[in-house]
Amino acid sequence: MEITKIKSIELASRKKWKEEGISRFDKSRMDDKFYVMDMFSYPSGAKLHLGHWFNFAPVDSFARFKKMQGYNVFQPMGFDAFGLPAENYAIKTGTHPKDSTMRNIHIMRNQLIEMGGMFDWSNEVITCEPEYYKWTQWIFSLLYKRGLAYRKDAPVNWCDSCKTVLAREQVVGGKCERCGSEVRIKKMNQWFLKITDYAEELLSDLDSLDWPEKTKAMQRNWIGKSTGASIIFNNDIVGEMEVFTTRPDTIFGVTYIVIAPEHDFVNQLVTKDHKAEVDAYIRKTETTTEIERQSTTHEKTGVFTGSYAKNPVTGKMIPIWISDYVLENYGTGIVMAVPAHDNRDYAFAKKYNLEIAPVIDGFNAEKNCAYTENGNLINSDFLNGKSVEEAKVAIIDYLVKQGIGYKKTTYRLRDWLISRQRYWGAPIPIVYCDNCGEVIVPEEQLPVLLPYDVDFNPNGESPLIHHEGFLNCKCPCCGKSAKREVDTMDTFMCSSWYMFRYTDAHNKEKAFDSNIVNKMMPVDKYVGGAEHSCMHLIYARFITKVLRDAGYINFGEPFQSLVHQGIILGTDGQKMSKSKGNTVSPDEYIDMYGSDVFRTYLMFGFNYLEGGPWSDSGIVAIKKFFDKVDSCFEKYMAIRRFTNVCEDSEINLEIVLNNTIEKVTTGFETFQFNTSIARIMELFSALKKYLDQERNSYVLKDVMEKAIKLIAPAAPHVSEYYWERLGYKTSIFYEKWPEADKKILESMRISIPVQINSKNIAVIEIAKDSDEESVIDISAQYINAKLNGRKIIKTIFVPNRIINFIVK
RNA sequence: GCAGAUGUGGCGGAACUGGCAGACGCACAGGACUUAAAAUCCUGCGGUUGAAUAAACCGUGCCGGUUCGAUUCCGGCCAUCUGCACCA
Repeated sequence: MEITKIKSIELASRKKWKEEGISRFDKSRMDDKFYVMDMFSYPSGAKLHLGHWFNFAPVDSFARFKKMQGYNVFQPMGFDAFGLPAENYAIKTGTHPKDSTMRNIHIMRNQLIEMGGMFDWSNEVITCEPEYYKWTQWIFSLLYKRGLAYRKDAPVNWCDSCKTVLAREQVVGGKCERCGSEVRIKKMNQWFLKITDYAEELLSDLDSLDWPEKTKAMQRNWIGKSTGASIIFNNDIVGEMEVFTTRPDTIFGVTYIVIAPEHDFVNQLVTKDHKAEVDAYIRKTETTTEIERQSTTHEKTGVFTGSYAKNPVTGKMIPIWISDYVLENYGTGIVMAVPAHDNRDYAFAKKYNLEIAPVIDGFNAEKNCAYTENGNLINSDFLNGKSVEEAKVAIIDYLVKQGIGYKKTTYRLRDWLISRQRYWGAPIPIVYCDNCGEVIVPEEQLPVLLPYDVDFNPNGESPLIHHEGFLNCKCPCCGKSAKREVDTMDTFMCSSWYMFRYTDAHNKEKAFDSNIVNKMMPVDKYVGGAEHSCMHLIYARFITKVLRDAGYINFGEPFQSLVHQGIILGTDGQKMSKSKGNTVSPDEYIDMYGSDVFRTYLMFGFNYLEGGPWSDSGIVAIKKFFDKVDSCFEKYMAIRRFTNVCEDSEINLEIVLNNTIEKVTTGFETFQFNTSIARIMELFSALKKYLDQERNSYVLKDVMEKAIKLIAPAAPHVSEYYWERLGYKTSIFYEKWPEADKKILESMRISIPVQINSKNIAVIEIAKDSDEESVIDISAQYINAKLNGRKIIKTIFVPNRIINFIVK
């Protein structure tokens, strides 16, 4: 087919879909709803890139397949429109983030329509629009009212020369990406969300989800549950020092304590003679980036504070050190060191010549490493002779009785820092009043509008602080002059609840309608990149659980079923990026072949779940395939009369059809699109052969119509065109997806190998589901000739698979 | 360092629950049609030996194991990719 004809068919089909409203979700039919959703895209570039196509096009085919199966499909689309790149682009070019973002969205939306996406645009979500971020702010205030939002000092990456906070991705090798100067850690007062309150549930609910195991494993890892004990050590100056350990059984082997350099206690603990050394160490830690500090190749260093603490069970005074290998935000920021049985502690003790006291049988000083295996306790008073597990129970029991410790679980998961010292984000709806203090903006005053006329060039503070009209406001509580919070929210906040907004995207009264959400959600199929396994997919789960606890929804997981598409790499096997110059533009392929060919190729040429390096070598095959479909169709249309003949040719054609229906269906269900397309190709090869015989049975009519339906999800435009030419008035996507005729499938004959001692000696044709006896009968003639006096000692028969005779 | 994934022809990729490895394609080769080319159609196409459309052997990263039978399960390596980075 000529490209000009393809293009006009595309236009006509899309016009028809628009008129018939095939993408509209029917809210009166919730029983058979199917909510399918892609991770929405960030409009940083003006055009859809190959990754967008690979994500959206096959998923759209999946959605169309579901629609044809009779589901009431809801497939929304939107844009994650706030974020750093638009702001950086603005700083570089002077184009306002809103202007560039809205322009990009406009272009991308048109391209998504040209792709043929069956998206419900009436529920489009754009996160940077006030009608959306009003409710992002509402979510924040909900969290605030439930005690899940709080402020504390937290480190940021700071560039002195640019006078700005840097995102992790803007720090390259400890240097500022923009100016190359040294990045240092600075503490700022910032907003946090208490996701850690939900750590346990976020962990345990993973079991109920139909998600890739690998993703669940990553989340488990990220949440990082560990159980142990909290133990109180005492110091004369600061009093109680609480320590978390997973090995309370080794408490008799604790020979020193290590505290994080940024811990509040440090100042009080450090003695005069050690002050200079400690200060120098803290300063050094400040310039060390988090990445360096947590690297395994980073040498363990530390300094003595001059203070001592009392080991609560031995009563011995042990030195308190500080070291950057202890992190303030994990556990309590204080570690009890057991050098005999922990490798890090051992290395540290060796370096600084600290005492090593073995308490588990098995430690060998000559081996020059810690003993971390199990064993029986020694040198541990009442724990002596117990196993590690027994000792853990006994010591916790003892600590509780003495009031100096308790059983404790900690999580690696940290609270979610949402403050951004940026312009292009949703303002945090908080006001600071001299009278009332920190005040949440009430719902009726939302949204806190993000002003347009702002100088967003970096100058050391959040850009909004220089906008007088924004900064100064009236306190919602007492009405006196007050100042607004000038930080904006992390964009993950916008994307953590958009699946709710989609269901009712233009609701002016509420973020969403609980009645609707409870019926439409959870999302039945969520598709997006695996890179979001931890951040976005945990945040969205967290927000869902909060909404449930607040009574807005009656379920606790937003995405019941999740699929990750693979990544399409550059032809060099590297990740595509502008800097590497290995990007591939989909546009030229669309111009040359049209949307249907390109979509189908994306489904055919790759394993959808794995992706792989880009190659267009197979795209001509799809073009040829569609030409074959077209010639079959035209030949079919030329037939004037149909007959009732049903001979071998017709039976064979029906068998191929039904086999195809079954395979294509399971392929779609499991996102194995490549095999589905392969089977459809086989079907059309069989159709072509049949048509070449100049036969014209009514069987052909049935097969042709079903074949067109089978390619419809992958090639929606052209199938719609054929459907109309077949004389049907309404869209093919209102048609019922073909179902395989079980009787025909059962009547099939299949061939299986006959083996002697697992070696093939013949292939026989049998009826499907033949029993062992009849297969042995058929095989006999081949077997007997090859026995040569040997005896059959065992027969292995697997129905429809194999017959194997073990002979001796 | 830890965790997870992946490894199959020249290439993209198939293979249900342990049952004929290489479906479907690309590329390539030969042939038909053509004055010729393109397009199209037909045939072949993992490797070695072989005149062979005879036959045999080898073959799913490497080494071993379980099994009548292993791409699939188990153990140990190697390589690549991804994620996390001293988690007390």
